[in-house]
Amino acid sequence: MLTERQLEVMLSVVYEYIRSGESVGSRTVSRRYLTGHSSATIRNEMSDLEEMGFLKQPHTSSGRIPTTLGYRLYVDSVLQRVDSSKYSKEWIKSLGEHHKGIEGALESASDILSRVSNYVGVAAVTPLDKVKFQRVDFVRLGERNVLLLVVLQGGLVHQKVTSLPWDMTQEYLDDLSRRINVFAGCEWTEIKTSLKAYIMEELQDYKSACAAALRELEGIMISPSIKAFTGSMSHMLNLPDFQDLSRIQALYEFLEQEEGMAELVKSCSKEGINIIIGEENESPAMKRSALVAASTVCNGQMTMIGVVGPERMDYEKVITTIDRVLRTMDPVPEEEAE
Amino acid sequence: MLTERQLEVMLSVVYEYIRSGESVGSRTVSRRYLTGHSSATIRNEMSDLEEMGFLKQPHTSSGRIPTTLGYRLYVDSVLQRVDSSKYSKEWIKSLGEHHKGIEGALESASDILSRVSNYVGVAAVTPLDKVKFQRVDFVRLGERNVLLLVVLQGGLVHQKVTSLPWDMTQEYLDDLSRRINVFAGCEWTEIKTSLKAYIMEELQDYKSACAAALRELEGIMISPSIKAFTGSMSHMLNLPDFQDLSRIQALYEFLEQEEGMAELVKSCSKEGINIIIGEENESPAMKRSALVAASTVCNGQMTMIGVVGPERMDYEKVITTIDRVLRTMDPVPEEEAE
DNA sequence: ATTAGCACTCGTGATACGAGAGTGCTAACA
DNA sequence: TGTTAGCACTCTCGTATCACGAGTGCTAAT
Repeated sequence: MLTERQLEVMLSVVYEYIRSGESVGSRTVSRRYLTGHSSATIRNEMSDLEEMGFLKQPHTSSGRIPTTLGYRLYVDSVLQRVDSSKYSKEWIKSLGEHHKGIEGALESASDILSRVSNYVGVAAVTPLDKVKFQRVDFVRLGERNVLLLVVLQGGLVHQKVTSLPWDMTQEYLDDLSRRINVFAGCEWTEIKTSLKAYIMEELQDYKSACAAALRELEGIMISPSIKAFTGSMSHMLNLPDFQDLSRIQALYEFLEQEEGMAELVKSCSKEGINIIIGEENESPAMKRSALVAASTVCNGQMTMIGVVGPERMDYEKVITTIDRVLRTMDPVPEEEAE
Repeated sequence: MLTERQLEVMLSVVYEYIRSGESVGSRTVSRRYLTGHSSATIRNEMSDLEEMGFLKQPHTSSGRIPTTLGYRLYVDSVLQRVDSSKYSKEWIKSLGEHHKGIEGALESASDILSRVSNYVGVAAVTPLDKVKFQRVDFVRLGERNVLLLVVLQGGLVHQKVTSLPWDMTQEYLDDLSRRINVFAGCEWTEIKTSLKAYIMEELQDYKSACAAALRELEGIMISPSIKAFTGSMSHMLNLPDFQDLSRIQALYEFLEQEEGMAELVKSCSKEGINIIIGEENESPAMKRSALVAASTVCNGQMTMIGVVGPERMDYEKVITTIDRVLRTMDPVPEEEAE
């Protein structure tokens, strides 16, 4: 569909535009990239590429900039060169063993990615359908108030405070959690009914209180919410791409709410490196931005680490950065010498 | 020091500037606020007030705007009218009983404050010197990896993953935590040595593993870190005060890092409503912004909920908003009907 | 098929200019 | 002595104008 030379022109334009941030003209391309051809030749090619939808002009008689389709072409060619999906998969799994726990790991990953990329680092973990629970703990906070701690398989911690119909002692709560923890590692849906029956039979004293506690537990197990982390966003204010405030505002608003992050996670359809550019995004707020993210499924949870930036992002650098961050995330530290 | 009329002029100028966002001239004041006096009179007063440091001119022959000192005057007069510190104190204490736990409560508080004030809602809790622990739980995640859950008094949960020198079974870990939890409600420093001796004596089997676990626990108890929450920041991009990007960028950067939030908490020196304006702030990033925050000490922890915005903030509205948010934070929900 | 040449377009930055808002000062006034 | 009217002066802001430069599209020559 595209001639060899057209492809060369395309890649040159995208590369140069990412580098400089200014629309690139035929003369620039002919001088710096395809030195064997005159600017007029390039001009003709660019005109064709525009008609095909790979390039566009901000205004008549200015250079060309890539369309989403143009970026896609470029990104695919970069991905072919530096396919790091296999590494990413390995390393993202080790997040669960990070010394700050999976949440701490994701938080610091998003933070680091923000810092070194100068875009916005993001990270999230979201349980899939069949999540298994690892442990439950009830902590009596005060009269009838109980803190419910649930550890999902993989180390993700959920917490909730609830009020029970009776004031139960900590000893009794311990007894209750011990009985539930016998089923550690099971899917909730599998053990739900038998667990209920078992608990109800054994602990008749506080039947309704136990029932309430189980209801709360079920609430967490059935729809455990996404945990999302966003790194520093302030760096992006420097970028020339976001000179006009309304654009960056829409993007910020999107990233600041949980639904936005959930959508980003959802858009990572395959394991390894995912790249979603501009118009390819569903949400209007992302239509002029791009996401580069590594994702994997592990322990019944989908984990994602990535970067959100302008369409005109330094994709190559971001991809290698993500890979490097994943590699250098400290797993759990070995026992230090005393 | 200030005559009655000078005070009236001051309050009028600040009020009008907060309302309109534009520097206010003598004519405006004489027409809308001190109708009994001509603009020339006001002009003279304003000139004096400028000399005294309450007002300044952005440029010659433009209206006046308040200095930090001027805002201080205004804010103190507002605080005198609507002193809500007593309510705030009551209500901030009930945060611990919020159905999402104290962390969830703070997060949603900062979120709501952002939304209704259109500035940036902030919230944080930081343990003071003598924090007491409520409960400890060790969860075996995998071979030698253990998730350490610590609940501080008041319901604040800290978590950490660590690797122990031996692979201990969950039963053994349960035994260990049970022995520690006997001391629930005590200050760490008080029980530290006796606890160590007691554990070491009782559990000789895995001495060094237990010692490692206790070390980790100590790490959390001795310097438990601040937990800070920042609401949506995107609204502020609309404000005319932040048209120039570098200013808002510095502010964002400040709020995005934990040290920044820690400094805000530290600057809340008294219980109830604290207001720190512009130059009164220590950090350069806040020199042209202001903080309005309600804070209280409870359970050996300092809790703060507030709003960060431009110096030209609608202080009156923000104060009442914070008060209202604190009142309407749902405490733990009562048992619902089955 | 490629390239040189040329007329045309459009954004950008500099400059100028007038309108408007506000001040400071002086002189008149109660 | 405190207050007010009047007036000249200052500074910002928006608009219009103009020249420049970069880039395109088209045509004709190679």
